[in-house]
Amino acid sequence: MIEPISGKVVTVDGMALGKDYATQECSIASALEVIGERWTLLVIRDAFYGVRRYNDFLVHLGIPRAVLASRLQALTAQGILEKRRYQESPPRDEYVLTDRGTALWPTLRALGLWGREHLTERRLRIFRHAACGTELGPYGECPACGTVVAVPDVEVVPGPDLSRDPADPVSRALLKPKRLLQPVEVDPA
Amino acid sequence: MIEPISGKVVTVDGMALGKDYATQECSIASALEVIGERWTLLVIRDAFYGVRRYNDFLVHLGIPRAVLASRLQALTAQGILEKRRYQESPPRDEYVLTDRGTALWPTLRALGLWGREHLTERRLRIFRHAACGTELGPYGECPACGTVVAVPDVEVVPGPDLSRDPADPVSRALLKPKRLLQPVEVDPA
DNA sequence: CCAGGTAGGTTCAATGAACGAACCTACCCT
DNA sequence: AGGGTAGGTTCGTTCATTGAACCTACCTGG
Repeated sequence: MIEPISGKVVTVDGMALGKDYATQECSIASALEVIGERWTLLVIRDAFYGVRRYNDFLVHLGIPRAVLASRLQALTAQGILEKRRYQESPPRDEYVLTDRGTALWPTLRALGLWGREHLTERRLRIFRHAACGTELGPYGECPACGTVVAVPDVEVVPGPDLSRDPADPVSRALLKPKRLLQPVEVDPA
Repeated sequence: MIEPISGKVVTVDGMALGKDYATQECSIASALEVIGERWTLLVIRDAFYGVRRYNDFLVHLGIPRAVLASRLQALTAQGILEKRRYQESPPRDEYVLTDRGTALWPTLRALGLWGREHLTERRLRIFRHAACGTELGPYGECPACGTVVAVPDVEVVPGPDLSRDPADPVSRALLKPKRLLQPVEVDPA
């Protein structure tokens, strides 16, 4: 076995991550080292949908607490999420996508489209150009305007096959049409 | 907890897979249940690059044999790869992408582009429109022809930052420019 | 005919990651 | 004083991954 490049990622507390795709000279492998772990892409997807708080990720994903903490820390260390204090006393942080994280939108979009067309066949969420209301094309472009729509200008509305009364409050809050990245408002019911 | 669809995948020997993203009503989660496991997307990437044989995947990826066997079986069961007998006596099979698998190209392309622009900064492989030689744009379109290029018409050539004398014979064979999906020719050196 | 090699696996013990439950710490409200 | 909440950490159990060894046809050279 050859140790080719220093592809190891060192987190804050010195623990080495890196999933041993290091022998691959390939940007896909590099990407998967960073976002390829279990749960990671779902955390990022939720961040696009406006989820920002530890607890909201927790109830919406059904992820074990320890795993969530680990993923949030890793994504923050990678510069994909940013941890930002939104209140002192008690100290509370929220996690928001950085530019690097936001740049993952085409990937998520492509993945979701593949899943819809080849797996579920159901229309769960619809993405539209907020300016004109037109549904986006396969590459995130607006067929009416002819341009690729920037992430903050994408509006998400529930599709016809999405359940109307989900169990958890975060899913319920996500039923309201809103733009990507815009914080979700979870009522503490 | 709601059990939405029969999202469980049953393999040949009856073992239940499915990664428990089942609570998510989301096509991204569905997609990740199928291609989100460790190694899976790299196997698919190699299939796009023309790798077809068990042994070639093995040496190129450095993946444990048991894991490779498991992934190939799962991908075949999902209809993403197709197992095809290419010689009797001794019986030998090759694994090729189905239409469903080929449809993953935009996802892989987006992921690789993100990795290159936000992680490695190196140009390892370049994708061109075989008909006119123009390098593809971010969505796999040909800037010269103005159309999205079909997968079999994409030519892969090594970029300036790709190592010229890799250790394993499969990587060496992949140095030769060729189209996506076209079988790689590994010399048995 | 026999020895060695090859492709494509399976089996097994050891390790590492994920899971779920319980616990902890500030702080707030009444 | 008591209860609730957000955001964690700790811990024992279970599950997946790893690497090495082994197995089975079949083929080839001497």
